[in-house]
Amino acid sequence: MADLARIAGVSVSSVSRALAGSPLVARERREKILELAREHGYVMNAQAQNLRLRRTQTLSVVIPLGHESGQPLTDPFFVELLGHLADAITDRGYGMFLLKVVPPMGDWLESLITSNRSDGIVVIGQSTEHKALEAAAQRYSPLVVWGGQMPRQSYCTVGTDNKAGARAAVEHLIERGRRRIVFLGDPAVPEIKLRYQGYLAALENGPRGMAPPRSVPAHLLAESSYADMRAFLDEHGEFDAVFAASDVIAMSAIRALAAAGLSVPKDVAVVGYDDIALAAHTNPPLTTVKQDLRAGAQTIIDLLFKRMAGTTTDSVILPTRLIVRQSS
Amino acid sequence: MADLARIAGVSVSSVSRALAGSPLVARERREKILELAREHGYVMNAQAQNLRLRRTQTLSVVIPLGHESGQPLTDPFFVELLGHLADAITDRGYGMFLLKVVPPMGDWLESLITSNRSDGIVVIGQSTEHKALEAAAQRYSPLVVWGGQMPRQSYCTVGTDNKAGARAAVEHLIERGRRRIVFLGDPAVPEIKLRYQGYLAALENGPRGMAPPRSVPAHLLAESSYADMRAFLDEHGEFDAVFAASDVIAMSAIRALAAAGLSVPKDVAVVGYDDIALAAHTNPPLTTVKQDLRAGAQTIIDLLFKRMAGTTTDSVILPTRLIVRQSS
DNA sequence: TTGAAAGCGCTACCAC
DNA sequence: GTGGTAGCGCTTTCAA
Repeated sequence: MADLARIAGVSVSSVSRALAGSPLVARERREKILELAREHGYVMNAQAQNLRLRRTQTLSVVIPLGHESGQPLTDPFFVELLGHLADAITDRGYGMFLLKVVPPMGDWLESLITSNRSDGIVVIGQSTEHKALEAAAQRYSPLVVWGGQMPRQSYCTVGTDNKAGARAAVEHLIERGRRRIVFLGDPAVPEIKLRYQGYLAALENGPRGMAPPRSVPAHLLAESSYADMRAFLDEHGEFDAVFAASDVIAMSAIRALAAAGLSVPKDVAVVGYDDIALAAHTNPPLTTVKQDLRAGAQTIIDLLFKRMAGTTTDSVILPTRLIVRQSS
Repeated sequence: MADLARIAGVSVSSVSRALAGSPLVARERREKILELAREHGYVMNAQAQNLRLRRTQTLSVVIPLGHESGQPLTDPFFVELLGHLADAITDRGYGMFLLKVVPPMGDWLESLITSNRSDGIVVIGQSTEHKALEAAAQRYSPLVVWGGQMPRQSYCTVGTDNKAGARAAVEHLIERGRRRIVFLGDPAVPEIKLRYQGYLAALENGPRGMAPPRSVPAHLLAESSYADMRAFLDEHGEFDAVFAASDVIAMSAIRALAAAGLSVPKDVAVVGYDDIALAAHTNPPLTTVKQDLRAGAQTIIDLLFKRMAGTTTDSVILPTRLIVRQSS
């Protein structure tokens, strides 16, 4: 920039102002400077600019994997959300700082906040970190988490209506004549817990003759949920439908059922949750509860920007939609 | 830091040195400063430090999506690689700056380089951007791309042996008695092109009675590859095996076959490529060519650091392994 | 309108 | 060993 000033024969102040589009610098001069900058391929050092402006122009996106012992980011659902977040963030001219945190979970949130690497933080999924989030939210405002809304939580969440979505899915199964419906998922994760509640609500309001609720605490990982399902099949054969807490779990269930010689949906109907891209392309195509991740990501980033500007925001619950395919 | 110096009653220079663990400052004094820093919850402003040190301590990871018209990051394969990259990068104390670039592709690489946001760049998949990479590599060294090795390319790639992997997969099909094998994939993408060559090589060296090569230019997207497959099925019924250029394509193929009343593997055997986490959990479980992404990510980052240090590095081709499951 | 100069928070050179 | 001081590349008073 000093070079540019020398070339243009003006002060650095003027160059800085011109580049910022300030009306303080004469039109003619500004255009000349802009022209020169382009010509010489000058691009601003964002780092220095940000230091001076006391900002980073970067948002952190953290994925806590406390509920999964496996290392890799396995759930396509998270990935899709990630992609949309990347879009929403870059659309605003910000950078995205991606961070994965796996057990043993230390004070990851605290250190991320104090490290000052970003102007705001979005956490994807509460995982097992409800307390950490609760603590951090007390003194750090620009934080939005994707997940289920917990009673009396003090941090801001965006998520779909897990309970209603789950309920609709189970009601659909009941409507199709299913009476012995099993829930697959681990309620230790807040979102899953809410889906379980929706499942219970649907059963309670179902017709007479409904079998009592039964659940298998399947993990979100494909491998383990398959094993969980197989074990369940061996022990209790009596059910005609499965509501899985995620599409990945549902897909594992379908496979476990097939391995046990059961046909989907004839013997057992299966419904998932998420509507990941692959859901339409499994065999058979999966009935599932769609979450609009594009809207979700947009909402997260909108709220985060509001919070960065000092506004306080309430949590948002987005609607879901049941997508009926051949698995039910 | 100035505050800390005042509190400790020393100069900022000493604080800086103490925090950096410099042996220039007396042991006792250093420990006192460290103690004070901890006590007061002081954390360094990485931004200022990096500005001074003329570095960013950040690596860019770019995913060009030129070959996919759809917006979201659909392929679980990329995501898994992403997760491993995030590990490898954070292990080195660097940050990961994630960038998705979609059509229309401008001079994304050029502007990323000149923007000075990172100390090095990794590009995931060549997509349709071979020329852009070629051009950038001329004058920007800390660049490593995951993908297929092209003849006479001047940029550094890391990838698996696509040709050998594909060949092994097709030879496996031949061994299983299949003679009319179709290739599914779009050779416009370098990696896929190499897999196609492996397919051809296997056919050429196959026993007499092999049907001539046939291919469907299926896209990497699940939706379109399903449509591509359906269209193909309608037109030419005569084949007994499919080698798909990716697991996602293979899964779509399985579904298309099922929809056409064909059984996998009885009527048609299917083999994929990648061994994504879901591959073991499809119905039926997918035979596929495994790429070790953990090793891949490690290698990418190793090479990138070497290049950042000024070393020139050759491209690396990693071995693959055929995983035989029930789909073949 | 313009330019000089004072920092943003840190490191490293210099002299003591 | 230690402490001044001059920047890293930019923005923004403040005076002219």
